[in-house]
Amino acid sequence: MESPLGSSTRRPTIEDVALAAGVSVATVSRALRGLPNVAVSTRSRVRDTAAAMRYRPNPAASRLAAGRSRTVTVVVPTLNSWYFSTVVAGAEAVCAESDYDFLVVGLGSADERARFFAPLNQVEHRTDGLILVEVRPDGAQAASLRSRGIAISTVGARVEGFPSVRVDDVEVGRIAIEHLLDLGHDRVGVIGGMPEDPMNFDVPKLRRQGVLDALAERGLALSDDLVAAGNFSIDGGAEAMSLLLDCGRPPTAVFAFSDEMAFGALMTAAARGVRVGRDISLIGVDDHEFSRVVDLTTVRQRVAWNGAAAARALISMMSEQRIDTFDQIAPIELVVRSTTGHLRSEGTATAP
Amino acid sequence: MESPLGSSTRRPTIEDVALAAGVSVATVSRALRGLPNVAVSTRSRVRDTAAAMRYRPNPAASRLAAGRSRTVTVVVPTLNSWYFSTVVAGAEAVCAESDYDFLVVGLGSADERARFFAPLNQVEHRTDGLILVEVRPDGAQAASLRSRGIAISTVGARVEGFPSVRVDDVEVGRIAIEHLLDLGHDRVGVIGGMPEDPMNFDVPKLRRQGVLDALAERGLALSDDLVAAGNFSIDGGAEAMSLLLDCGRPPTAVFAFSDEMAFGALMTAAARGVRVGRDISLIGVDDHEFSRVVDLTTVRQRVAWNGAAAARALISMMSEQRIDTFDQIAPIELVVRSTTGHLRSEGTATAP
DNA sequence: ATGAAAGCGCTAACAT
DNA sequence: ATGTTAGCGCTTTCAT
Repeated sequence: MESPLGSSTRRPTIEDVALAAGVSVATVSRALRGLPNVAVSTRSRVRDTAAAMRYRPNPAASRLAAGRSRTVTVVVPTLNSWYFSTVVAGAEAVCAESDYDFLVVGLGSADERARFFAPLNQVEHRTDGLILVEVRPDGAQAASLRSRGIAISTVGARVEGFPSVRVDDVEVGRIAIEHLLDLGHDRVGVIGGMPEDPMNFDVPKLRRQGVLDALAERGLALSDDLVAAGNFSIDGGAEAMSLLLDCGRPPTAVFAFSDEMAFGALMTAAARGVRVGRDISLIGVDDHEFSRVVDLTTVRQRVAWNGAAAARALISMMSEQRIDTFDQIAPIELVVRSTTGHLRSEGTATAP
Repeated sequence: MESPLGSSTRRPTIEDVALAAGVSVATVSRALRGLPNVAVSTRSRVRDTAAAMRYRPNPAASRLAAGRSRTVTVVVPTLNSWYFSTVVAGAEAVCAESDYDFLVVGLGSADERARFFAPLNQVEHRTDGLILVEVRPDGAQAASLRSRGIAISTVGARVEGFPSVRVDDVEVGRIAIEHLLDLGHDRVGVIGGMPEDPMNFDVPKLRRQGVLDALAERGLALSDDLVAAGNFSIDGGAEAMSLLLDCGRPPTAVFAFSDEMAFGALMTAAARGVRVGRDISLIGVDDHEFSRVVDLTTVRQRVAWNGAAAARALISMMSEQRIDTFDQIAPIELVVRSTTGHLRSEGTATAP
């Protein structure tokens, strides 16, 4: 019985190795996994014969027997985004280094919340650990995950009872606004998240809080017409910028909650002949790899580093059979480029 | 014996379901997997009890017993790139839809070719199928992979004996150059791959061939000083553009083999006050999500679609126990934006 | 249509 | 330090 996909030459099993090395399967297992209580000579002999036979343990068998999968699963809302794929890249590198298999699950664009999190029900026995990236299971989900003995760490969205790697988003908002205020701007617009957020995403709320705090400290407030939803996408940012420019008294500076939205804002500005950095200032968040291409001022976060940190936290929890619940606050940093500048004249889009 | 990571409430096994439903485990297995020879009434009863008990088959057990893993692995040179993460995103969506687990392996930046492909030796028993994205195993590797009964499909780089999804890269080069020639340019520069390519990447060769063909048809040749290596990175593109602008007679138009390199070229031009679209024309390849932001003319390929197509091909091979070896030639399309324009004056960077 | 039973290839307890 | 052995939870013949 030969599959058309390949030959039938059976791969060696642990028993073949045991036979060839003249020891028991248990000894082979111990020797190969570096467990104690194996004579050095035995260990090297086993290793050599295994290598000679090109033996590889069958992960399915070892997972079944051990009840562990040596697999990490990263769950992201979508892979079609610089932010998420960069987090994934950071996590993948760490997992590969520690010899963990790396599964990725994209939650897609399912409308219903229930369906949204359905994949989380499938993870058991597939994975020892979960990295949730801006994904917030509800209380029942979280409890269920925890009770199943799956280690979890999160990036971005905090989940009660699980460790997280995240930036101080209030501080992000504050830094951005203070930069604009320091340049003399006092009518500051904001391009934020979405009005109704299916994912319970609280980053926008926190950044907005930072905005309000920073403004309040200088006796300023944020009027409603200076806030537009940008949906964390390029197009959303473009539309939001249109709204802001069209309002009664347009802002002289704009803070977009992500670089991608800032890119959209840039497009709108270009289309209208508004010179960003002169007629209007613009600052984003992330330090997207293309921000330097358009010379965008931004609040940098080390996105890949955050993913790596979450993976490291997860792996250390798994290997030490320990639960962490603390937050790692990741570094952020203002990167000033040419899209922000001193307030020049009243109004926008007025040629000097 | 309670793990600190979770409670010990045992999850139901197939035996529990069998007991509860009053049938044998074999029947449960058949019923749940939709196999024939199960009475409709039995099937629904089994399904109901399984659902009520929140039973999920243990994948490790089923993989061990069946010898299949229902897992697809995508292998990419790196995840830190728009192109690769977009291919991955496309493939992931398809695999999730077909209920395949989705492993991703980044080959990292290992110098040695041997180490480069080492992960491919680890895939057996972990995965039923492999999607190789711009990854070319050597002859021995490929043969070994094939002999192990692992289904394979590739994106980009062809591998003899495996089906691929790729664009016609000669045509890509031709389209780009013809566009520039049609605009009146006759000194065309090229920002290409790397001088020494560890990965055996033949995309640059093919695109260059297209360039040569298109030029030859109009009686033109490509002089060496009009070719610079851009390494498929932003920085590489920036440096290459510098080289091109600094050469004796700079080109009036430049074709970058990827949008990312074109972005770097854009940076260099901006830094030197060269107005792209007027003083010099620039065209890239990909239609990167960011290209519309800088209004870059490009030869579009549907990157996510390519990843999805490769995944579909793979899954169909696996489910039908069949080997395909044909190539799917993916669509490409010229997208004209503002970075290319008619030849205006002799020389570059000369204000009108 | 259903059941009994023999593995699948490991790990881990328990012996020695 | 090493061996024996009983599972892990499924799938898959082979009976019935």
